[in-house]
Amino acid sequence: MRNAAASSANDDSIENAAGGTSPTMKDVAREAGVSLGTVSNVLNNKSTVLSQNKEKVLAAVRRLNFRSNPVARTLKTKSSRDIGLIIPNINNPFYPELARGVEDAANKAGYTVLLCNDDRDIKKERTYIKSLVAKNVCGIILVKPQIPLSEVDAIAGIMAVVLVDVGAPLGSAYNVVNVDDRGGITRGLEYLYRSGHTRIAFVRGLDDSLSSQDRAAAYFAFLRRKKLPVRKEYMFQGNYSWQDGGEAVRKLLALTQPPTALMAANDLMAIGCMKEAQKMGLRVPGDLSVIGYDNLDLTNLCTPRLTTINQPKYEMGAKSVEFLLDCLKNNDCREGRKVVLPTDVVERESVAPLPIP
Amino acid sequence: MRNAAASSANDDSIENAAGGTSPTMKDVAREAGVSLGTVSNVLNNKSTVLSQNKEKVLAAVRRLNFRSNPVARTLKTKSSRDIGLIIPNINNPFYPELARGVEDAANKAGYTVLLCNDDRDIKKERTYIKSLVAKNVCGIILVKPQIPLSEVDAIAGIMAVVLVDVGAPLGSAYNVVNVDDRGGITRGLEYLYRSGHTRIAFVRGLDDSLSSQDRAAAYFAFLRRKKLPVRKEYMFQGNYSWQDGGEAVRKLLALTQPPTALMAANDLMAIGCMKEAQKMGLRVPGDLSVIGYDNLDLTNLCTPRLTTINQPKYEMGAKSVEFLLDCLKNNDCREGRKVVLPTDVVERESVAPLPIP
DNA sequence: AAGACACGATGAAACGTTTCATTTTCGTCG
DNA sequence: CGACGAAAATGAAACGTTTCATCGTGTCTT
Repeated sequence: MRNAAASSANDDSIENAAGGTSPTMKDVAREAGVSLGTVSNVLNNKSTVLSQNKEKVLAAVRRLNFRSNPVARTLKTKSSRDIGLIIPNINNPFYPELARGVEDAANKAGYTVLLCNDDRDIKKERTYIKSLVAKNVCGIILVKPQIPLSEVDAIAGIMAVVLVDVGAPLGSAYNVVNVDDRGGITRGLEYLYRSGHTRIAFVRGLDDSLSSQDRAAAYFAFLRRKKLPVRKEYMFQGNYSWQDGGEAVRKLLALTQPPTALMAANDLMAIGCMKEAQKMGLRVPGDLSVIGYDNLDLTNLCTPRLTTINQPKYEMGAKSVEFLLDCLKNNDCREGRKVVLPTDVVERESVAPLPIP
Repeated sequence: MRNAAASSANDDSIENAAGGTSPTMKDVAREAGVSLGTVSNVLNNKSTVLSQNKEKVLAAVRRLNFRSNPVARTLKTKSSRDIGLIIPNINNPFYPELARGVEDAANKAGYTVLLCNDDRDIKKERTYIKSLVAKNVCGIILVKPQIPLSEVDAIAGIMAVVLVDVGAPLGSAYNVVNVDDRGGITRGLEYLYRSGHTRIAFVRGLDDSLSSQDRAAAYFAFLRRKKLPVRKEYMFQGNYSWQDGGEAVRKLLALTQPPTALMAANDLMAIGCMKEAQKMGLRVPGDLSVIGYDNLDLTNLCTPRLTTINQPKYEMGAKSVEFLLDCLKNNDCREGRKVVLPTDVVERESVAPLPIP
């Protein structure tokens, strides 16, 4: 049988199992021979407490193995140490790494992450937000938000909000973590161009977000800059699935003047393109160069390994938490922290120089 | 400008933005002209309240747009509507789908998920558990637990716990969701055998979990059953990464009698095997058949598409929540709910019949 | 008609913190 | 030596629920 002394000596084990109820600050106060308020002051590092009393309290805390009750603190202060993370879908291979960035940063600072998948459904998003607000989370990280800015304003009025991966630059009052999307697309196209390609197709994504439109715009801007002909048949719209990549390639290769290279708006479609081209008997990159976007882990696993544009997914998550905690510390959630994280080409095996004809 | 009526009529928008403080049950009681206790009874569906009063309360709730404060309820009842999910790493492509299964089931029942990655680090796991207990979560789903059963017992003494993907069958007091690992390995090997292969290698994982040992045991049992020679050089141990799959193939193909087929303990290593074999000039599956384990999404994206053993990842998550909520409803967390979910072969393109020599 | 009884409503107490208006203590100065 | 003020400690109130012992009302019995 474990006695109290042995039990309280082991700092690691899970205490107060069956039966025993946890000690409260009141117990600590009695044990230390001071008042409740003093215990609170010690635990929250208020300077107004005599070092001799501080010792007594800390000793009592250790002796009783006291752990402060976060629920009670939240009820009183109206702010928990939880962070709400709303993402489209953890099952989309883009998001686990971002989520991990959030988790690591949050955990290091003593915060916990509430995970919410909204499936890009505005109704689901609203429901989650209301629930998070009711739970008194200390802030919300909203990735690819669906709700209008007016509603973001409403939330920002009562708690810290960080927007992540919103397409457009936003007004100065919002905290936002963005990625240099336009630059990423441009660098990818430049990379193909430098390899000698001029007939470059672009497999864009759905028209459902500003960043998608931005990527398409970057493609046209690139063509104009290079004085390349704009052929609308070189632009294909897919739904971000690898199946749609396959369809794109079927259409593109049926043209009388098919492209010699293509860029896709995400890795999944790029891989679909490669697989379909290979199925049609073409060599990648020999007959068709392909460049993706996102730099998912699986780009190392397809054949050939996919050259792609890296998005700093982990850093996006970590930076969001940094902004959030900064809001809380300085108590100004409207200062409008902003960052645009860089993107860059990851050279692998799916792009080859255009052979001189 | 929005007036109060319009505002409270819109059930969807995010209310009580800046300034305004949320109404409490006391406000509802006053508005409805009943006592606080009656409001509580109505909100919790206690039968002892007159339907006429119930109406009055519900009307007041609507009028004030009252939302109950979960933090206060948790403080009083010592049980939140949050579920702690502890997994090794959301970045491992196995877990997002499981996590999604948890989230969907939890969300449907009105619960929220706290996401914790323990990196299979027992210290991190303990810290998370203590934090979740302190937060008064209503239960913990522990995937691939590192802590010993004695500690699981300690937690189970104070709250609902469901263990997921523990290798061995456990005593009757634990709630556990398992997968038919042994059967999956066996079915995969049988599949290769039926295709004519007898020289079958097995790329196992680390010795760090019971399920890993179980998979290796299933391989040997299979050989014995088929009266195939047991060659220890046909068993390679990797760390679940695709790089280790590559190394396995290099070793295996250097043997004087190389295998004609291999099974890997996860998809990542299987794909590494395929890629390395291809790099060495072999055709997959023509010269080497490969079968994986897990059925990750990316098995559709490699070339050839990987034949593999499906694990019902989403269902594992969903089932865990089902068990957890059942524990809460019946208030018996020690009844020992158990399930072993089925595994099955997913035929794709990486296995070919052995040509008659 | 009076007592017993069932059914609902009531509101104070409790959950474990933080906060803040008071009180106590103690050193300093006139 | 007494008074003053700063520093520190105190403990009641509050946060928003749930719970439960108590009370009021109306019905039924005899």
